[in-house]
Amino acid sequence: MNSYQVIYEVVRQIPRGQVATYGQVAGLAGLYGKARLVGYALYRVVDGDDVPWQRVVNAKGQVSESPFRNGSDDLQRSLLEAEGVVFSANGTIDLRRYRWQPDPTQFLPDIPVEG
DNA sequence: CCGTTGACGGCGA
DNA sequence: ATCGCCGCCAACG
Repeated sequence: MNSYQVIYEVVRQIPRGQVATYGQVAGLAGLYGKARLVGYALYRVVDGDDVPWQRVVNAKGQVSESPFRNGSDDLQRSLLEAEGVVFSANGTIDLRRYRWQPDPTQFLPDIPVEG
């Protein structure tokens, strides 16, 4: 079980019409502070994979734009709007309203063991 | 093997 | 508030 698999498992839990941030997913996957790894994992998702990658946005509540995405950033916004997620005029999602709040009994924190 | 590269995030100026 | 810097680490040449 590599890191990507764990990341994909978490993303699969995000319900339709809700979003999570990269940092949030990292934390839930036991990868606190490694938000960038989540971005890289989602970059490698190809269509056909059963991963709702569009439901992950950055900490500002915006779709992360990049020329390397080759248009998938625009697609991401469209998919979210189709799920009922509303963007403000400046392209921001109100995280207070749409952020996913996972069942705490399903995501118990990893307790580091003293070496 | 090793340097570079990002779908990130937090902090300081 | 906004911008830049830097730590993060797997993938790629």
